Amino acid sequence: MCGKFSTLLLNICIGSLCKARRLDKAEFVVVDGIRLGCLPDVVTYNTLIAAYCRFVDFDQAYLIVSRMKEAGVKPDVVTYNTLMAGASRHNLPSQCQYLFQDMSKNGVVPDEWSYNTLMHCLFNCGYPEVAFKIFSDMNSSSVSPSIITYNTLINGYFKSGRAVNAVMAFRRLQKFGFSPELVTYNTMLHGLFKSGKRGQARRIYKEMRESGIAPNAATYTTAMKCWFRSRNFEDGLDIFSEMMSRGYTSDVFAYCTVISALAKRGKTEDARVCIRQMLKNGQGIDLACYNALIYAYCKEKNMNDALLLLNEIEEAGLECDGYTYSTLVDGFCKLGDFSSAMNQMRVMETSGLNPNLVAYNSLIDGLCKAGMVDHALSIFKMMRTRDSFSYSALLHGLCKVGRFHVASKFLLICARKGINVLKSSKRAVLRGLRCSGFGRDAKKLKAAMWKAGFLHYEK
DNA sequence: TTAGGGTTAG
Repeated sequence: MCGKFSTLLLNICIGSLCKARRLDKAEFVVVDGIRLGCLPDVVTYNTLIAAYCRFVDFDQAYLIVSRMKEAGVKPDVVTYNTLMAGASRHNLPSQCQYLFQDMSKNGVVPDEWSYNTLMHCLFNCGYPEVAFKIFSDMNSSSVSPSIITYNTLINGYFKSGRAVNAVMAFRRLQKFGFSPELVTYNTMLHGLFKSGKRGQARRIYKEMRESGIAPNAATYTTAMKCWFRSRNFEDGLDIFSEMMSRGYTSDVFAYCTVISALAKRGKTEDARVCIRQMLKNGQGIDLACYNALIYAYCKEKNMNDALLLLNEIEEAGLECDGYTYSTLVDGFCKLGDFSSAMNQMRVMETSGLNPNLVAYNSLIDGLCKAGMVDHALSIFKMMRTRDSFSYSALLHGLCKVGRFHVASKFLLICARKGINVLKSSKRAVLRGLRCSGFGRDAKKLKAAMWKAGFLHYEK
């Protein structure tokens, strides 16, 4: 008869196989175990569910749950948390919420992980209000929040555009009995940087260093990006050197950030040196790195080499994505080669990717700059979503050909929808109306923009 | 369960 010891061994074996992604083999071991009288327990099933969620398919994970129930093994809190993490990873907020409710219905009490996972999923999928509600439910439950809960909350504040609340939560951590840890600082650094608060981000980085917490690869990469964007290129490279000297020598994210920064400064040869260094280190080059290099070639108007990289991507067994094609579309648009740009849009479609907002925006910008405003307008009308880039590019194009009244209509749409556009676009429309003898219309437009609070939207 | 990379306007 199979005892607890044998089940423990079975679980260790299943754990290693799942970790190595050998799920078929793991399933065979389970079957063999059953044949020998060693019945899988809740840990065995939870391990399999986690592996199916992570490496295969969410539906397959549910099949394991059915098998588990048929075998008379009751799902526990870990089963639910694992499924919720899977739902979160697959961006399925309703599924995640359903699992959370279902667990209570089945007499399983949610723990801190359950609350954290649900909050994270809801924030990530764009439901901050529901996520806040979960946080408040957690506080009124018997489950205590942890530093991970607060890290998730701070990240959620940033993701939902509430940087001020994120900073407040960070500053109040000690009041709640916690001290910021590495992930807290990394979340703050990244959140502040993404919210455009680069000065505050740099201060947080300094504060972290002074607190004695050692940065990791994520800290260095975010800090570098922040420094590069703040036009402190040399300081950004110093951070990269420090990162290398601290032994983070094979981090593909960091290399990718540096390659992109070099490319933006037109240092294509240095970007190539980086790639060579990566190959020398035995590092795999992933699609993001290739995309950064394609961008470097496009930037120096070397479309031939950019296109040649597509073959390399294929040879490396990778598949081009939206970044690859939109970078190429932009490269061709900047050269005024709209036929090749459109060709890349078609390739994108035949590859099963919908031409994205960036590709369309590049097309609009390129067409406007080439004076083909009507063509740009027809593309603009076709677009399902438009953002600040789309409107700014179009406004500039319309102003360039003197169509200030049409531009003024689009500007009012932006004001009404709260879509911010470049300061220069707003100025171009107002100045254009005034200079072409429509001073009264300019005044009316300015008044309407003030009324909509649109003139305060300066970045 | 929480944190990092790659594309577009001026």
